[in-house]
Amino acid sequence: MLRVSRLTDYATVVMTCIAASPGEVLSTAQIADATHLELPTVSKLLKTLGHAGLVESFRGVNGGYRLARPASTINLAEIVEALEGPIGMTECGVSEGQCDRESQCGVRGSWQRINSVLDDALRAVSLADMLHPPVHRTQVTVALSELKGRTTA
Amino acid sequence: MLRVSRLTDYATVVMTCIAASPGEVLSTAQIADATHLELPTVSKLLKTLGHAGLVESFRGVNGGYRLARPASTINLAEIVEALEGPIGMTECGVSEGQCDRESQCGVRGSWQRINSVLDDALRAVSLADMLHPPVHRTQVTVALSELKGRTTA
DNA sequence: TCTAATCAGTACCATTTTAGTCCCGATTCG
DNA sequence: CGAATCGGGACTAAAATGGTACTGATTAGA
Repeated sequence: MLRVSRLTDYATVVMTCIAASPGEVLSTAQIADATHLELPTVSKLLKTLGHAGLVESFRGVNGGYRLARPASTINLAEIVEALEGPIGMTECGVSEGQCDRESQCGVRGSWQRINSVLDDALRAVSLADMLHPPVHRTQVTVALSELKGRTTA
Repeated sequence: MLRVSRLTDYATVVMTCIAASPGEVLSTAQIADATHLELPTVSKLLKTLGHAGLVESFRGVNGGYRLARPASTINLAEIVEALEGPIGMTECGVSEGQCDRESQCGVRGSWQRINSVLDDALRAVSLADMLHPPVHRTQVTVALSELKGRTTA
């Protein structure tokens, strides 16, 4: 239904979790525990995020991961791209085998415009924003206030 | 890779094709021919689009389909929703079983903002726009500036 | 130097989703 | 009546997705 894959969704959660402890090195197990995701899944995600240069890894005892850059300089688009490759909502921007009518070119142009809006939107949200939601929306504010107590971890 | 399904992509092509002959009733075969898509596939798409009230069908000899409304009043969001259900990029807006930490609520809020921008963008593009691609990006820039307003707030 | 903790890489499997096809019934026109 | 055409659903094949397992490399510390 026009959505990112579940792994991408998880990746944003994992990244936000790491961002919540700036500078600290967290083990995969710690992150899996905190996010309630399966350990192998988290491990896989972190490898991918590592390849993309979004997190730094440390091997050996007391090893783990931390952000490669400050949270404010990492945005949603980078996370999505790390997991799913280049952002684009239709194939037709890439392969165009079946185009023959002028009408379809209009279609392609429109999708490209949509893609561009989406890309800008993803790029406009940083990890830091995800940690401190700058929102006025009702549902979100409710959810936030009900959890306010533990924020000082 | 963060994209709509191929069928949804096809649906926009089919709709644009129909919109190119306003008022005329086109048979599935004609549409399949014009769009270079397989006839059964087009048939399936048109059934779905019919359920969504986007096209009108006529049975019997010389039957076929035409738009249920003027092209300028049908937008991309409606076509996407007809094929894929409600627009939303993550599941977590709907089911929220695994939320326990404040960080994840920030994640959810951010995704909801992205969803909203995307939805606005899709809604801003009409079938008529797809037929006559407007070169200036007015609607889109509106959607964007709206997002920026929210994030910096 | 040995051991345990931890990440790295790869390959594999199960499930779900997606796409495409087909069939048969209903409707309409001539 | 019969041909053209849509309507609904079932079915299958293929692909993506998510999850798991296994083996190897690296490091800290006893």
